[in-house]
Amino acid sequence: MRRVLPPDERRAELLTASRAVFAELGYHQTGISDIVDRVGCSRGTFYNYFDSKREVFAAVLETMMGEVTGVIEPIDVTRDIPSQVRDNVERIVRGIMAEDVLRVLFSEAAGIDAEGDELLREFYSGATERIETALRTGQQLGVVRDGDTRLLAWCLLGLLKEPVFQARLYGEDVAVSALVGELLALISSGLLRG
Amino acid sequence: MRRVLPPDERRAELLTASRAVFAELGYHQTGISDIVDRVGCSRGTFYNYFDSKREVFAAVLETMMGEVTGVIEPIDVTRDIPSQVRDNVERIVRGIMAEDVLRVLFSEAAGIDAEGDELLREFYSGATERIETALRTGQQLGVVRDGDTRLLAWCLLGLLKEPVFQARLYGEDVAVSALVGELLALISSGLLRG
Amino acid sequence: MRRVLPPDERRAELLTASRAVFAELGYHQTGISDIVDRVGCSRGTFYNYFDSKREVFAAVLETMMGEVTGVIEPIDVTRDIPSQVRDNVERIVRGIMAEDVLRVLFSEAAGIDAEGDELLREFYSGATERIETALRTGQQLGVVRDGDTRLLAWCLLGLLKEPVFQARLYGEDVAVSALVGELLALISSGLLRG
Amino acid sequence: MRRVLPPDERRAELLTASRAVFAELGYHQTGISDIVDRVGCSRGTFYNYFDSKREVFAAVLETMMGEVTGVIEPIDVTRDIPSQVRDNVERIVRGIMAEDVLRVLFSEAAGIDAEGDELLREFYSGATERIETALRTGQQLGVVRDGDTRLLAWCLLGLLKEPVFQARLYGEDVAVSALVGELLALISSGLLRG
DNA sequence: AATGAATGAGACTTCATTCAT
DNA sequence: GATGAATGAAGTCTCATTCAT
Repeated sequence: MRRVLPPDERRAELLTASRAVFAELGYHQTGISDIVDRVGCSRGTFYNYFDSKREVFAAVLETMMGEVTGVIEPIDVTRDIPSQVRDNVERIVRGIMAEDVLRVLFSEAAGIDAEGDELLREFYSGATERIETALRTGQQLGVVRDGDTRLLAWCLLGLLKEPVFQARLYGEDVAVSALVGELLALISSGLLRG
Repeated sequence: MRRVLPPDERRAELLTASRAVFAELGYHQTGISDIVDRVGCSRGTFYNYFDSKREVFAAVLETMMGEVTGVIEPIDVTRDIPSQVRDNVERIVRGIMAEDVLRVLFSEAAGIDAEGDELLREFYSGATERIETALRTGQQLGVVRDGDTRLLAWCLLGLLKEPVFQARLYGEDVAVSALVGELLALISSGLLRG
Repeated sequence: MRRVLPPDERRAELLTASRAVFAELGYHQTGISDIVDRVGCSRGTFYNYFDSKREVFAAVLETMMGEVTGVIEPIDVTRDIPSQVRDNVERIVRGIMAEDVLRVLFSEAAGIDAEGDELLREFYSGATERIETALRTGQQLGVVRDGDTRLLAWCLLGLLKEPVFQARLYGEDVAVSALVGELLALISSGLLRG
Repeated sequence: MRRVLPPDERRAELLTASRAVFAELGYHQTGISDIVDRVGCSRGTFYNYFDSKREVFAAVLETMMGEVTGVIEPIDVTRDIPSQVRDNVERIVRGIMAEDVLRVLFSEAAGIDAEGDELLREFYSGATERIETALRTGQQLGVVRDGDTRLLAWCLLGLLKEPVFQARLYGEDVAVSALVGELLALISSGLLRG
């Protein structure tokens, strides 16, 4: 009944379970019970490793953040740039589509409470900055047209988030390659003809 | 102490207060108390007009939905199309920026509960269909390039939602005209140069 | 919309409606709304005629009490007594079976509140006394065997109430003549053979 | 302040307290507060053990049902039957008289709500069937006269319930032996003389 | 005499968190 | 380090009753 584990393993176990449960039920519908039941430990144990429900959610997001940004490869200016952009977009889309719990982040992480919003700000600040850096580099290389990089970064974020969000809402899967195609077309030449 | 009002006025009063409170605190942080305290009536009165917290949220969204879509003007093909598109985009952006509670819808309405998600689905189905219709018309007119209208509609939604969401997150205001400019540029010719 | 009635008529109308609704839904499930909706008047009007839900229930019971006891015919000792007993039993059974709201009285009137219990006590005191009087008369006539008339009165009450209660519980109707037969057999010679 | 108990004990404690409170106040007048105050634990603790007020009432009834039916001894046909019947009747009467909360069941359990009525139906179905079985056996042994066993079972139920109910109503105690005497006399030879 | 909007106490219930073991 | 019973604040919602009109 009592299962003693080295702290690191127990923590990892709880983190994994939390990620799965948050992904399945969403933040608000998830109870601590759902997490500890999945792990097979007690409520008390959970609180030995995390201070609160929000904290474990934060921890889940943090581990994810690393995984998502890890798939991005820096552009090598000596090689064909468009194909590298395409590859990056595809990797990112695949990455966030695969990460079910991101959908939760994208759709209901806001408004949990004041500290939760702070967490969210940090998350998005990081993401936005990365995108802005990439955009500025592109502008310097003459690949990206001029414009307010912050607004553009938000727009790009929206392009990536919304399909994920909508797909979750309807419980559908999205054809990644089709989506990547549309995104690239949008980025490269917009929506209008001619 | 007791303030008697015609039902329509009381309902409107409650609706307005609800909208304001939801906008300020978000859905989950809002309690019925916050709403009735603002109106200056009793809990019971609230429940004479709405069956539940979710229902009043739904009602708020419904009134908003009308206001937002109301600003869209149908395109007149005998006149200059790009400028009409620009005007519509600007009106929409202004509309949703002005509507604080939309930020709540955009950021935390998901995951309330099963019926709440159904409500959300209806909301987004409606919006997506409208956009798709517009896109298909544009395609027939030769103004919009080919592509999966559903995916494109989602992308457009994302372009509109994300800046609103981000602005709320940081408690900032966005320069509408700058944003409209970037959006139009994105739509008309993408992000990449040449 | 506004329907002005002489007080007596309005009161009678409310009383009739209350009786019907209590009979259908039971005391606890009945709301003032159910009563006034049936009458087609406002809540306020109801409270012009009755002080409370319990009071209208009391009034309903009172009118009923009269109707039920009214069917009992005094025994005429110069005529055949058993057949008069049979006739009375049959009339009583028919009377209480017909009076749907009696089932409510029999099954859930207790425990409403302190005053409600007082009301119930009065109701049953009256009934018990009537039965005891009849029993004592019977004993003096040598028709009824000796015994504690109070306990016997309760037993008779139980014999009358329980079938009504059970029938309501299962939503069934009872064959009155069969029931009367069994009751008379029980009264006249008990349950055991020989 | 915090009192930790093994679940079985806590549950038993809550059950005992519930039984006492229901017996004292009746179902409708009883609040969860009354129960937990008596136990000296928190509302939350109550809900760790029972899902609802109705459920704890059901649990109380269930434990009681067992106690009451447990006192009945099967008739041994090789021994004197009437005295065994007398003993059983006496044990049953004593059993239900001792069980204060049965008075609540007998007087106000109906009409709580749809599920409550279902519970009641099950309770009475069980009781009625037991009695019917006993009656049929008696008929086969030639001890009980012919008759509709269901109606007779209801009559017997009524004979047992009503004195209990009346005693509660007046806050009186009943002389059990006198009652048993009257019941047996009624059963064996009815109410009428000769 | 009639209306019906307003009231508010109090009911039941949930669940993140604590802490004695 | 682990347990899980206990907590209690906070939430939503009901409905008999009141009273301004």
